[in-house]
Amino acid sequence: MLSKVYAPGPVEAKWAEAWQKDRLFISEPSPDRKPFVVVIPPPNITGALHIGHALNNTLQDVLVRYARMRGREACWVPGTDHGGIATQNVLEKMLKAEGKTRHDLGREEFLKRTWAWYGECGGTILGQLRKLGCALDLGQENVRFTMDKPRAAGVFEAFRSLWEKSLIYRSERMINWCTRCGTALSDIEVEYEDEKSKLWHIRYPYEDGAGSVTVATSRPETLLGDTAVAVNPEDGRYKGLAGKKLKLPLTGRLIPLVADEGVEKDFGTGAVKVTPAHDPLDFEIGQRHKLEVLRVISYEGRMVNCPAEYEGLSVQAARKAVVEALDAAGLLEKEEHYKHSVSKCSRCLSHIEPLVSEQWFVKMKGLAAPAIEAAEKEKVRFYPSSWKKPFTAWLGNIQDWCISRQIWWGHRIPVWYCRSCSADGLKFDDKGALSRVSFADGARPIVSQDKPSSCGACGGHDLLQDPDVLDTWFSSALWPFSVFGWPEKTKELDYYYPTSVLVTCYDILYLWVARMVMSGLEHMGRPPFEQVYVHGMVRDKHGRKMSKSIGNVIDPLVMMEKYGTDAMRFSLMAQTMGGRDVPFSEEGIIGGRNFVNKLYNAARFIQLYLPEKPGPLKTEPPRELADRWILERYAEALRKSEASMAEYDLPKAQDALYAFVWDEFCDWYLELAKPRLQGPGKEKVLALMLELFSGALKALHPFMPYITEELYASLKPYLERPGDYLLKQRRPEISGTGTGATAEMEELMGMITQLRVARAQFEIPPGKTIKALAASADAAALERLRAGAAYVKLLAKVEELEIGRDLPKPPRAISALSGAFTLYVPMEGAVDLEKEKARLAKELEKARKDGEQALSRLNDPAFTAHAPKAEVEKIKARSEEMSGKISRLTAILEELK
RNA sequence: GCGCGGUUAGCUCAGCGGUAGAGCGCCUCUCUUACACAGAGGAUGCCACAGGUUCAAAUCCUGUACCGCGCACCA
Repeated sequence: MLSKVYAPGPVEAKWAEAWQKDRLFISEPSPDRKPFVVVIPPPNITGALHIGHALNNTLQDVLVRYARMRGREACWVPGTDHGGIATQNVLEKMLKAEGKTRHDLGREEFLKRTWAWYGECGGTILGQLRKLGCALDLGQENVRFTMDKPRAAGVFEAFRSLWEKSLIYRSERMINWCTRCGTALSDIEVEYEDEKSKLWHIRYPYEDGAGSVTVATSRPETLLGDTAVAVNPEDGRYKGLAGKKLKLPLTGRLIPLVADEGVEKDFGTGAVKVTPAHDPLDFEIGQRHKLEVLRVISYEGRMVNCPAEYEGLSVQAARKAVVEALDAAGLLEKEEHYKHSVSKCSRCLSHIEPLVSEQWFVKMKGLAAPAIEAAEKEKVRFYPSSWKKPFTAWLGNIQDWCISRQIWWGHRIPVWYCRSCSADGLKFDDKGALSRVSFADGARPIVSQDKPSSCGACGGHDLLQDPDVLDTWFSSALWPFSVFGWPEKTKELDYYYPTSVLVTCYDILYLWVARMVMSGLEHMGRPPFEQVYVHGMVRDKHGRKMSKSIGNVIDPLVMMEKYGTDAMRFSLMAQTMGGRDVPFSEEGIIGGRNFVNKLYNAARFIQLYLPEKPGPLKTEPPRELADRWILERYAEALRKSEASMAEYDLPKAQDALYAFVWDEFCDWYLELAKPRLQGPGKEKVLALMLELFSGALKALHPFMPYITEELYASLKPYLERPGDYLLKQRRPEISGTGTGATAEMEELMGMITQLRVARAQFEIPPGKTIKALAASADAAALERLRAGAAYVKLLAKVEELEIGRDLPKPPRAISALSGAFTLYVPMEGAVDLEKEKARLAKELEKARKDGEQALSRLNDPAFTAHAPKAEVEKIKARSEEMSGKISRLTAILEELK
């Protein structure tokens, strides 16, 4: 006999290995079958997978397994992402522990280390996906990486093609600079956070001594880089003053007062200091008025190009020093408390400095337009659909994408400069390496993946590659087609593209999904997927983000170890409600574990009765009510489950099967089958039981692959059509609905429940059998009860059930109503009359209330005139039922007096 | 400021026009030969608030409040 409690560990290991060994997850282009294709959102190689990955991949696995079991050529493409800045940060942290920086190693050595890390971490991630049960072909040749050779070829082709269409350009513009990461970022990689600060009002005196203009600022230190003060041209306070010169405090530099419509009259003092090098709005104003762009904050976040006392100070220190100096000079008019949002690096949370810098950009407006159209025309459809609007709105607002990063780990920008042609713009670090590029107007660098042999213009050979790398999302954006070998015209690309559905958390909808849609349309001419399944973020059970500092992080690996993978997957699914965040806790997994154990024990129960000699049991048409009933419930569960899958409502699809297995199959059918398994019809009952249970295992397999495979394998020798691995089988057919067995069975179930309630209330020990009488004036109901009496006897522990039209209430009996029946349970000792009366009175009261309500509705002519006929009939029936109940209860109560 | 979600049992959430549901937790009884990771029974809800539409509203509409999340602004 097997253990009472299921032990997932060894079972999971066994099947994970078997599935991989038998290459169960491979897919090949099969033109005769419709493909179902999913590309994995490639996890960054930054460490172990977290619970969000577990959710994301479980959802995909369910969809992929489900599709496969419905005969689709399902292909789920595995891979990992090099993760640019994120991964470089991990490596730099490791170096820091050794007391080193990446510059100590040098670029080449640093990259070597990072590749080694990829080997290690990539393997760990794949192992975790495998453990999670993912139906991914993890054969070495099949796993893609955003920086492997074929993907690098794709990146180059995308760059080249955009460059040739002039959609990629290099220019000096305002960008977000993370002083900690030491690189430019795109707008979307910046987060905003409210911060309490101050608004300083500072006087800027006129050159001619005629008073001063007061500006309000939250960043006084940037004053050192001011090249103007701006006011609104419509502002009466400054009428006619534009063009006058002001003396910039602390430096004495003369700057103009300009009139610009970008200035709000009503904000602050109506006058704004203009620092074109360090503020996006000021940059625009500067462009309009051809102001000098004076950089006073360096890439390291320190003050430069300013009076000696501030030179080299951090931004924070400079702020303090500037405010103090202004105060001392009597130029500080006032300080106000002020709340404003500051920009932070989404990766390291350091402050972002907006600054002007020369970078590579992709022109986005033209790329976004077709993507917006695709979403609007539902060529790309969102689940839940509420994501469509934010998606198109974001694309509609899109700015050019800064794609160059001043880091080392990533796809090097495939651009080369000729030292003799463009020497002016090239800057070198102290080791002689090209550190910054700034090329003159009209200079055309060479775009090439490998080092070109010579310069096309001058024939020179002294060629240097751009030092920067591409934003990691540049390669991710190509993922749905680069994984199939693009730009090569492979048969995989031809067969699998476009993919079917993309499953992702909403946090990378713009960062990644939008860019994939744009590049799919641009490079392939078609959107990369038909559907986008958007799920939420996994949070703790109170909705808080999981974080190390709160200590509420749930490690999926630990949970899988502790409760089993199926249990974790099940619970994760059960909590995932349409696109919103997923509350999750360890207690939640226990529910899943319990269900896995329930399945295991149901199988154990069936096995108890299986003949010793294995061999298929022949199924036969169902013979009695319970059989017809359970078949109907089974069909209904499968139907519901499939309908929910079609709407991508995975938790509901899972729940329909869960409820069937637990509440119907186990709680009722198995219980009813117990005596039948002792008698002569045993084999036939077993055969049906096996058919339904193995069918339920098939239907549940996408959700909980391990336990279902394990149990199915153990029952296989007894099945008529055993089949292979579950994944290679078809889902069970739906049949046997509409026999009316459900209503008939429910009548009996109701009676059983009534008897159980009576037993519980009058404390009849569960083991003790009772006598019962069931009286009814309804001849058909009596007939039905006679047919089903055995069920009542069995499940309500009734040893003698008397059924008849006019059965008198025995003395010392308790009474109950069930549908058309009045039930009496004779008691051995005295009946607690008060308790009985109270109980019946309560019932009576409820029946009266319901009856009155029904009657008043029926008496309302508006209701009978407007409501659908079926509804009126329903209320009529209820009213009749209640009046019957009332008279029966009244009679019983009368007798008790 | 604009937008999107939410507000239902102690907790986490379903339900989205016809008499309020699940899981977990709680209470009572039971270790009955599948399962105590279980079974049987039970308690618990002005379905945020205010209006409206409708024969009928938790469900549709409008507004309010509160909570969350985006986006924009932020001198």
